[in-house]
Amino acid sequence: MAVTLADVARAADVSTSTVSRAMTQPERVDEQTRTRILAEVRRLGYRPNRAARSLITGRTGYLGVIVPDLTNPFFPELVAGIQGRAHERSLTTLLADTRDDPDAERDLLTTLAPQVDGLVLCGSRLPDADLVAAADPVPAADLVPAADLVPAADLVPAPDLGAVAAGRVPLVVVNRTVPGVPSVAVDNAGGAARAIEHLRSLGHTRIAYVGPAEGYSHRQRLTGAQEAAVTLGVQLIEVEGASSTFDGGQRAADGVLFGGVSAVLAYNDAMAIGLMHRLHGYGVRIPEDLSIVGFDDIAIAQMAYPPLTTVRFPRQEAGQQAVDQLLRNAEGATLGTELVVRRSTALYRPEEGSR
Amino acid sequence: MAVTLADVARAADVSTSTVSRAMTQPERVDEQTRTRILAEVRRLGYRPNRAARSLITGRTGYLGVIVPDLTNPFFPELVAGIQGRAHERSLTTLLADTRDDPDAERDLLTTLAPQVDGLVLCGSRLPDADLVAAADPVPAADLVPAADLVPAADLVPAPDLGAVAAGRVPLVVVNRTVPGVPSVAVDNAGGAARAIEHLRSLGHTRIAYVGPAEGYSHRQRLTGAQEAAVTLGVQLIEVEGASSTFDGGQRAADGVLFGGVSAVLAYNDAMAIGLMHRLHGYGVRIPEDLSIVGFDDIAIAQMAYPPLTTVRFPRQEAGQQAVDQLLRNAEGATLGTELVVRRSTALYRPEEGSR
DNA sequence: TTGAAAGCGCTAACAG
DNA sequence: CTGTTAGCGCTTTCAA
Repeated sequence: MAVTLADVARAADVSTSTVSRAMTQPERVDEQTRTRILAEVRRLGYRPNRAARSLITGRTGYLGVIVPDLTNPFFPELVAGIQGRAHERSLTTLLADTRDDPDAERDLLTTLAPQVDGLVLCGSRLPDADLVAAADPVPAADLVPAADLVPAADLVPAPDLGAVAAGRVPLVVVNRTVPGVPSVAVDNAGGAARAIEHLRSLGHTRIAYVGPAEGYSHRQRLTGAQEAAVTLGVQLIEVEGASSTFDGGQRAADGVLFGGVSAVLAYNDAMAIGLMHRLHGYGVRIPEDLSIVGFDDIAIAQMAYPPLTTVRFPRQEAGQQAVDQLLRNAEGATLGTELVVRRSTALYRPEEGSR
Repeated sequence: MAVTLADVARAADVSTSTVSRAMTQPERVDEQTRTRILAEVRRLGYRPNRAARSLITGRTGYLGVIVPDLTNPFFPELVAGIQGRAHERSLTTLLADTRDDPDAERDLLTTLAPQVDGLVLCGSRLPDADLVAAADPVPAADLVPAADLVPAADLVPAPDLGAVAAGRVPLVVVNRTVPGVPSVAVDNAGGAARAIEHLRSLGHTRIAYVGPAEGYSHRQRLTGAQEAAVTLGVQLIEVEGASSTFDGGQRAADGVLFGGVSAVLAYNDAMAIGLMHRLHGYGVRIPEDLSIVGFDDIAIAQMAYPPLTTVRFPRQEAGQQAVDQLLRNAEGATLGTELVVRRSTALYRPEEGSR
């Protein structure tokens, strides 16, 4: 069997309570005693039993993360940000994938909630009401300071993410706003606006926005693009591509050509690349004949041919923010986006107007 | 507080043991009693407390998964396979990312081991000895049958993955062979051989293999390519690209051109695409001037321009196999690979020999 | 500053 | 088939 508190207590010739205190509240134990205990802990290779600890503290040390589809390259980087920060805070991440199924998401939400101290929801497909119902409305509590005295992460108790009402859990949603639920917001509208401005600067005055039929960030990006278009005197043509994927982008190609535009802003990089792909097949040269801008800056963007100009979505930072918010370490500021110019947009062409 | 076993027992007017049995060993409870109990379970929304259950059974219901880098598109699909199967088996997956750091991997191995019932190691960077030391050498136990009687996954206890000696855990490694440790093998050599055969069929007789400096599957793929080359009378030129990434592939471009070959087999798709990218820049036309074959068939392969011919690595299946093996549901067969022909290889050209 | 005792929620003998 | 009893390993009063 594994080494238990009792084993350490026996070896250090103290009671189990003292060992327990030495681990979790070092300042409440005489320094000499503590040193002796920690020496034994190390010698015996003692690791606290999480289950036993949870049973009594009510905390698990786990942070749940729910994503719609891990194979969508947008999410792994977000997860990396979450995982990194969680690890720093002695939390172990529990990752679940809903396969884009809202029912599965609802299921996971209720399954995971009791097993974790906090939950990060990425790209949730659930209606606001479900999220509000799941979120703990009474978050509180301080962050437990990183205990430098004890080496292994597991020896440190997990930070207190707040009291949890039955079936509810501290929750944070990423890239979405739900009244009453903490969230990490990202400036989608601003990013889209900057993309339109960029295209306008290059001389484009008739631009297509290729997006999916619906979706939270789609609406934000579209709105941002529309407002910029109005301000700059650009004609914005909406083209719908069914799904926000490579495939969806491919299917939008005909609509784009029909629209008679000289440039395109796509809802995301996947659509942009699908579009480029199909247009290649049509003999359209990019960026000579048509400029394309994507959104997100997933890894593929720079590997595309030609490399894709895009708006960087700060995924890693968003993940970190999410954890910080759960730990009440950060206010819910809006993260900025940034235009990354690559070769999929043409050089400056003086007012040629629409074609 | 949450609903406990005692609450259900009180409501159904039975003892807690009976409720416990109704959940975990339905056949040992009178059908009427059981029905009544399950009705109360549902009515009250009872969910077993995992920590309490773990404490006594010694099982956690968690399956650990360790990957080197989740942002590498190779892994998410593998994880999806694992997660899917694990979920079917009432196991919750605990995913950890080592960031390609062997020390972090060793750390995670020891941190995770006591919290999980089994561990899947993907693309491990650790020496055999570490893996053997961590693996439980005395695996056993039957699979708990999927209990159809109880709806929610969490109500079913996790399957027994075998007795665990101190600090050891049932372990399976994916795409690697370690003596004494269960593993999921994939036919890397065969895939590489088939790629060479394909290129030979198209008329290529001088072919480059572009790989990283080292690595388990690299060696297997290289060996497979070499053997096929000898058999078919093909000259195989090895070109080293430093790392097995897009970048590594780019850096190998000069070497490939210098080698005077008419075709290339890359260690993986990322390198293949990096190589294509750089060659595009050099004005080399693909596949007219040079045919390229990748390996793995990550999603980007078909989005590349031109779409990349590649060898499909059955990631999803490998993930499922891994879980099946942990559950002693499957023998360690070798999974096959498969050539996927796309436009990055040229049409048949009669023996033009090397250039 | 330390120890004794209680108990978190559950399962597993063991009787009945 | 069901209830009683004990205790998993830990933290936390409460006293000393």
